[in-house]
Amino acid sequence: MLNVQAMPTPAQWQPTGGRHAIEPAPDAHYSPLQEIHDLLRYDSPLRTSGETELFQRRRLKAGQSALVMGQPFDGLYVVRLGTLKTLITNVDGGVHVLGFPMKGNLLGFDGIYQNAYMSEVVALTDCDLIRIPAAELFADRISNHLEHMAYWASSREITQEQEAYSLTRSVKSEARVARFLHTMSRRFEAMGWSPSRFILPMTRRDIGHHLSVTVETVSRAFSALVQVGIIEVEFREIRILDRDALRNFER
Amino acid sequence: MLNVQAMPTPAQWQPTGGRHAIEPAPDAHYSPLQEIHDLLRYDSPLRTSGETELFQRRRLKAGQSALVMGQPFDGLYVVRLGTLKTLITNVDGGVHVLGFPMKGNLLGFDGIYQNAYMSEVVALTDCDLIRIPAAELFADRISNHLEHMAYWASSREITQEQEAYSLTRSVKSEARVARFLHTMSRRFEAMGWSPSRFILPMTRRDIGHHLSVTVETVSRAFSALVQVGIIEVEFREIRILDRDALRNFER
DNA sequence: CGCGCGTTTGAACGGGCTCAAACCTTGTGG
DNA sequence: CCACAAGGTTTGAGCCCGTTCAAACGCGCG
Repeated sequence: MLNVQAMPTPAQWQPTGGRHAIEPAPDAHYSPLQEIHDLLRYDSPLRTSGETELFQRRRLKAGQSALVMGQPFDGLYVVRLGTLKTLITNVDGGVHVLGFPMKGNLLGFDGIYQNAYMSEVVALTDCDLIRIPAAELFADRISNHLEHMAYWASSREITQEQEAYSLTRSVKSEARVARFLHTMSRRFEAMGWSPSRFILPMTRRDIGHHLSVTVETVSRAFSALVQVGIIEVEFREIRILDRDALRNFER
Repeated sequence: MLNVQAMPTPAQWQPTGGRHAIEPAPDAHYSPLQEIHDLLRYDSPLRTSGETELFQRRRLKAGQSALVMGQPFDGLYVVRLGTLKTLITNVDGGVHVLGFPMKGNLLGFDGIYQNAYMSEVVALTDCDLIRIPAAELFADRISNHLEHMAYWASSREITQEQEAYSLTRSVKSEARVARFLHTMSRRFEAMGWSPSRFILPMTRRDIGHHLSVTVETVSRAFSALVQVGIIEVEFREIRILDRDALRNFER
């Protein structure tokens, strides 16, 4: 899956949550609710103590589906580790990739309406999810805190999706690819990893389906950005040489 | 605003909520919460009695902004009457129209994250909105019912927005326009109006910004659909002659 | 090893954009 | 009430960018 030749193991500069995910040492006072709170980066204090056993973990291997369209709604999921893709399929078979959820992203909020998930979510790497059960979500037990938090996180996801949407509007395809790379760089940085050197977890085809262009166009855009010296590309591995130039390329 | 020649007034077949909106006679037991419930078509019984005065109405004239990007979050809005457009503006000035909210649609749920609205909403016709104050939304007074309802409606809005998004992916621009018209037809029908004869509240430019094409392309697509006898167009007025053909045109 | 899939690059076509002009509607102010 | 301005709509002509079709190569997996 990785393109490792004579370089240090990627885990040193990018803990992608690939096949060698490390299990954190269980804490004596471990609270799943607290972890959800932290993962979502919810910015209000948490009052309740941990209610273990309510929040199941869910492991996925690369390629497995986390959610299937039409599947009955059974709760929301927070990404703990790994990268996934969210996609919807047209009536005519055309697919569109809505986004690439990573650590801290919320999945499944489109399933509340009609009690069934409306999009498909597939793991790109090995993944680890935490489930927020529907029963807990809408129960008053935790004094609404959980629902508030989920609502807040949903709003964030929508906001970012809308931004990504407007990203599609950019006239030139190279600008879209540049903006996509810049977004990925910022997301990796936000997770504490290197913003200038990372391995894309998704294929060129996925990127194309996300930006509404073909595989070839994505590949050509990468080559063009390499040509002008803004980035270096070696299959899935991206090195950003000039971040400002990358941002300026977006418009 | 309308193109009335020797035909019956459009109000007979399309109460668009234009400049002559009719005020419903106030009921002795009128409940704003009940009306929000009905407008959103929330499918669970309402237990609480009406708490008047909490839900302010908001009138807008055509062209006025309902929400401005960056404006502090002060609650959600339910459309009671009229049509609006939701749009986001790119860094490079390019605009994208996310959708056209009408009766029963929910506005402002992207403002919960960061306590500020992240998109702009502009009235296309005279509009009438009901405000769900932030304080009420997150208070336990109405036993969570309101927050549940808002969450549910948000999920619906997102779902439909995603569908509209994938709509953009359709290869041919004529297919996108055909699908757009079919969607409008269904929405008018859902509101009890004529699905085969209506007046578009938005400009060709707005449609273009929604479908990611230029004004000229929208106009040409309309002409092409007229040419094959699927629709009739007279400026803003649309008559659908062959609905099946319109749907088949989408793919 | 061989197959499938992902990636890259080339060549040619075509659909949507750009630029331009004409016509129509709507709103404003004299 | 009319004239004018501003903006919406339609149609045409030419060009460019992204798609389509094709081929070659590398990698990972069975």
